[in-house]
Amino acid sequence: MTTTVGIPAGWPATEERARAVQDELREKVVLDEPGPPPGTGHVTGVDVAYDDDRDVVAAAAVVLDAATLRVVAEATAVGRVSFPYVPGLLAFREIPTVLAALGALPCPPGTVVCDGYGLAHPRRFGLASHLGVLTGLPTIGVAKNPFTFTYDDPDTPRGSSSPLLAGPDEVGRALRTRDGVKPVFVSVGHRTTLADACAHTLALTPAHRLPETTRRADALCRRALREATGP
DNA sequence: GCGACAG
DNA sequence: ATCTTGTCGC
Repeated sequence: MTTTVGIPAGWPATEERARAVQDELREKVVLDEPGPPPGTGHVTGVDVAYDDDRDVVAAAAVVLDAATLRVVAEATAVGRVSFPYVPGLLAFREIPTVLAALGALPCPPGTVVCDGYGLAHPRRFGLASHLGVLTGLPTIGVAKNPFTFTYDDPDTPRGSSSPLLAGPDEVGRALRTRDGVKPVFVSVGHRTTLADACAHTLALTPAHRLPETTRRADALCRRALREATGP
């Protein structure tokens, strides 16, 4: 079942307002709380696909059993695009539809894995942090690109990592999930530690560079977009 | 001022 | 994110 959502009342309409919201909500992030142990309970991937021409966005949430990586539940939602893509303001584009998809799940999501950043953000409040504060759930961010941050290439073996740096600050880790393949960029969202975020990411990447959660969610939200949009 | 820039 | 064919490799 796919639920339909509109743009939330009071949703920021300007970049200035959106940045102010981030500065306000940032204080509610909980860092360094030991989250659910990696490899146990539920892990949920969320992702979003767009058709900007038709002003349509589709989100998916896929719940996996953390031990077996089998799909336990899934849900989708479609809506109108709520914000343009602006680096640093991605959350305002993705969150309304993602919240609807999460809300449509028949079971608790456990830790939520986001496609993007958490703490590693110009104002230290990326998508994963934002989603965590709004839902109260433990969240982590796993991104495919280093954004504006710097890092040294991790050693070749899977599991190797190096600091992801914003100047002198470590805001995440560049984590190798497959031998010799470009690393992913992991950062803390809400109610987890960086060590746990990396452990979750490794547990979710037995065969591919990207976590099974985001692979499943990516495939599902694309399908939901097709079905909502047609040919 | 110019370029870079999660998805 | 999205536009897009074939191709190399497990």
